[in-house]
Amino acid sequence: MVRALKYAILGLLSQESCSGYDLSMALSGALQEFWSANHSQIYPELKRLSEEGLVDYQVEISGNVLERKVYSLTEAGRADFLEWLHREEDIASPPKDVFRLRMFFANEMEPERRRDLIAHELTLHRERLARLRGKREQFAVPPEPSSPALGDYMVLTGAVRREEASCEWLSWCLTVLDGAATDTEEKGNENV
Amino acid sequence: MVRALKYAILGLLSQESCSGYDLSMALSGALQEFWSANHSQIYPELKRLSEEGLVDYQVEISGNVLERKVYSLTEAGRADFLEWLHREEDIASPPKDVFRLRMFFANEMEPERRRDLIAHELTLHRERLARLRGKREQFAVPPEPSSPALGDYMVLTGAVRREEASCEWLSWCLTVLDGAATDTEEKGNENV
DNA sequence: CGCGACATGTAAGCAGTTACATGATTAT
DNA sequence: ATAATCATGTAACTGCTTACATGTCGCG
Repeated sequence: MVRALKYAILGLLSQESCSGYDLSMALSGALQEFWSANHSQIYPELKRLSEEGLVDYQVEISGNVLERKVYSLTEAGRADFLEWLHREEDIASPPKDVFRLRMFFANEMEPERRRDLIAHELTLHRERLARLRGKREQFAVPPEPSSPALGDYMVLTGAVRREEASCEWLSWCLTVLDGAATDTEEKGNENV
Repeated sequence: MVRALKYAILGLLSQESCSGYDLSMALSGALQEFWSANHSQIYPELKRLSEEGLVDYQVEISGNVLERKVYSLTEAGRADFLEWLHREEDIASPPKDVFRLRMFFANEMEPERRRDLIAHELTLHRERLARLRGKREQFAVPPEPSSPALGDYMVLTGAVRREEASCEWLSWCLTVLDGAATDTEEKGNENV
């Protein structure tokens, strides 16, 4: 994956200097819709980036003794990030998806169980979609193309679209399996 | 990922006994839209499955000396596969996506370059979509829910939906960045 | 005083990619 | 002949997850 985490970290630091803990929160919070990482991956990566001279840090004390390393981009780090950001990369291979792998073998499932599994998956994706739509509604108006909120807004919209597509597909699966084989080009949006 | 490759292999073998090479072709061919694996991962996994008693094989000779190990499911293998197939699993975390990670930092890109990168990505996804639609059109009519073609048809439809959503999102990104901030609930399907 | 959030790290192991390594068969 | 495809394996490395390990701070 050619060190994607490295650039996720550099990118976040380019917006604001922060600690490993803060990065960990970001990568299991807002960004989590398209990139995630645990602290056990972040701390070693920060150490490495520091050794590579792409970031540096100063130790702050919260309270009396609790140490907090606040990382910031070096010039080299910012240059490296911007080079990556503007690079043209090949299209990624389609994402792996265990649920779809199982659906590939759908004909070997017991019909009732199959229906339940799909219905359950649909419920979970609808919940995720509702949560994403809620977050998206917090943007009253699209941000300026130069504002840091732009990326947030764009990827959030992408995540909503992705979940809509999942929900549509799962709804369609249910109708196909009910024998009511409907036109595949149906609108289907009432299911979302 | 709790040994997804194991079940991909068991599932394929439940449809038809075949060699590691055949599995390798399947996992870099038809199934590739939602699961993939290289031969360097498949051969060791087959060895392990054999040791676990979930598959067995017989050596066939193609031509004069070329050996070909044809694997088939054992009873234990079939039972293990069916148990997995009917298991209710948690929803997967959202798939990682490097392009979207980059778009999260879109405000730091040079506007023209940004436009080019998105337009290029859109072209690639449109190509993938066209290829998937072509494959899907080979199904004149939806397969019977008990036929082995069912899974194929279902996941192919899901892949089409996924790519449509990607194309719609990328088109939308272009219009947003052009300053012509349009309603986010627009149909947008003329872009796909 | 206890709980949840803040804060930082390491270790073991699994999954997956790229590269190394070899050789036979078939079609042009 | 030679290139593409068939066929099977191993080694080294990267990325990621789960678990181990420790301790502070602020609030109720």
